[in-house]
Amino acid sequence: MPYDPSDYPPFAVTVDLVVLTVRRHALCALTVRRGEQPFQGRWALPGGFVRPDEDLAQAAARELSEETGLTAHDPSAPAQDNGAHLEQLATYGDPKRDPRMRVVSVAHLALAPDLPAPRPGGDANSARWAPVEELLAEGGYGRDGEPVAPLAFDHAQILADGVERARSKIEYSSLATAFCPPEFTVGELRRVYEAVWAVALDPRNFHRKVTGTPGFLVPTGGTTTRQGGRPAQLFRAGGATLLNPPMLRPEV
Amino acid sequence: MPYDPSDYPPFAVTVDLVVLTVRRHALCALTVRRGEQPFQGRWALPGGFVRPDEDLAQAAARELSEETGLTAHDPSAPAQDNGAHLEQLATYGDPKRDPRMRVVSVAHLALAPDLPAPRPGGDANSARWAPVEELLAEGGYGRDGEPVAPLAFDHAQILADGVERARSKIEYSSLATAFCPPEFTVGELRRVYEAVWAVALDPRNFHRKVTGTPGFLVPTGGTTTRQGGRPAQLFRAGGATLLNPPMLRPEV
DNA sequence: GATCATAGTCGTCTTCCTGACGATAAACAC
DNA sequence: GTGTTTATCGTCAGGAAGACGACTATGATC
Repeated sequence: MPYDPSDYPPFAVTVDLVVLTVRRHALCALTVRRGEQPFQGRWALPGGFVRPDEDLAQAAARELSEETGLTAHDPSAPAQDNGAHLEQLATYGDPKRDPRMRVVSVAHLALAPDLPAPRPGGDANSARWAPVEELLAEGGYGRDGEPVAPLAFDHAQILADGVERARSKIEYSSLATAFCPPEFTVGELRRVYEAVWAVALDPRNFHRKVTGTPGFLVPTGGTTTRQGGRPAQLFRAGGATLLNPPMLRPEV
Repeated sequence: MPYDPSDYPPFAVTVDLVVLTVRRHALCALTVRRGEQPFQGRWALPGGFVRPDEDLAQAAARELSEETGLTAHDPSAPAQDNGAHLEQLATYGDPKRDPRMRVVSVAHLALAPDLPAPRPGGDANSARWAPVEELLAEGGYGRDGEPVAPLAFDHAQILADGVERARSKIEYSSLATAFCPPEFTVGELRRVYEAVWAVALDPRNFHRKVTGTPGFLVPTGGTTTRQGGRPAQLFRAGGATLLNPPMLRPEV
C-alpha cells in the first residue's frame, strides 16, 4: 500500500441535502431546478462542493443555510432553537453517477419544521417543496395527473434513502419533534407521524404513548386551539432523544 | 452555484474498514500496523484509496478481501456463503484528519465469523485482531496491563461508530448471524450477542425469543456438542433480515 | 458405573405494553 | 341548543419479556 500524495486519484467531493418537512399532511422534500447540463431543467436535491477548509458537516450546514435560511442545529445541543436537525446520511460514489467527472457526494438529511416563508436561494422559481410521494413515483404521475420527471443524477435513490432513514428514525428517537415548531400539541406531533409514515394512528393510544414516555414531552403550560376543537396542551421537546420502548410503526 | 469541472477542489477519497468478529467471548476489530509516517508504528484500521473506476462498495470489498481473504457478501444476497457482511458506515472528512492532505474517508463496517486462520495481508506481524474494549480504552491499559496507544488518525472515532452501529443493528436485524459460521447453535448465537453487547443474557429467554421469531433461524436437522454439555440443535440463518419485535438490549 | 458439572430446552408466572374502542370534555359553527 | 371537531381519560384483552423452576443429555471425574 504505497501512499504517495502526488499520485492519489483526484475526486470532487460534494454534499447533497435531503431536506424534509411536513406540509399539508404530506412529507415534502426541498428540490431545486437545475440551470445547467447535465439534467438541465430537471429537479435535483440541493447541494454543492465541499470547500477545501470545510468539514463535511459544515459544508452541509452552509448549503442548508444558503438554500433555506435555516441554521443547523447541532445534534449535541439539546434545545429546539428553531434550527433544523442535520445528520449525515450516506455517501454515493458510483464512478458514473456524474457524467462529467468523478464526484463523490456525501448526502445529509435535514428535518425542518414547516417554513413560514420558503425562501429558496432568492429565486422562488428555482426551488420548491414537493411531496416525496410524487418525487419518488417511478415514471409516474403526480397528484394532479401531470407526468413527473425523475430527479437528476442518483438523487431519487438518495431521497429514498433519506426518507427511509427519517421513517425509521422517528420510531425509536424523539426526532419527530424536529418537524414541529418549538411549541406544539400532541395532535400536531401525531400528524407528523401520520404524514411521515403515511398511516393513520389512533389518537388515544398515541396520546397515551407520547405523554407516558418520560422525557419526550415537556408541558409548557399553555394551550392552543389552532387546530379547532377542544383546546390542546402545548409541549416542548424534552431532553430524551431515544425512545424506549420505541413508537411502533403499524404493520402493513 | 457555478460548476466548472476544472476548478473543483481536489480531494483524495479512501475507504477505511471496521472489521469486527467475535473471538474468545470478546468483540474484536482488525487492525494493521502503520509502516509509514504519520503515526508510524501505530495501529490503524485497514483501508486504502478508492480507484478511479471503482464504486465505493467495490473498493471496500477489495480492501476487505486483501486484508482478510473474505469475500463481501452482498446484502441483497440471502445465503450465508461464508462471506462477510459489508455495509457503508459513515464518511469522515475533517480537513485536518490527515496532516498530509485533504482526505475524505468513507468508512465501512464488516462483520465476519471468527476466522480459522487470520491471514492478514501476508505479514502476520502487521495485522491483528484486538478487543475493541482495549482499542477504545482512552489513554488506558489493555487486559495485560500494558499501555495502549490510541489508533492512528481519527480511527478511534470510526471504530467507536462502527461498534455502536453493530451493537444497535443486531437489536432489530438478524445480523448477529454474520458473526457465526454457516451452521451454529442457539448458544453460540447467544454468546455473540453477549460479546457484542458485553452483557449476560438469560439462556432460556434467549432461546424462546430466537426460536420463536419466524424466519430468523432454520434448523438444519443436525446437532453438535462442540460446546460441551447436552447436544444442541444446529441452525442456519433464515431469510428474515428484520426482527419484529426486536431483541431488546438489557437496561444498564 | 455413579456422580458431577455443563449446556440445552421446555414451562410457568407476573408485569408491562399495545391495539381496539367507549366515554367525556371543551372549543367553534350554525 | 345542536352538531362537529379535536383532546383526553379509561377499560379490557392479547402478546411479549423478565425471572426463574424443572428436566434432559452429554462429557468429565471419582
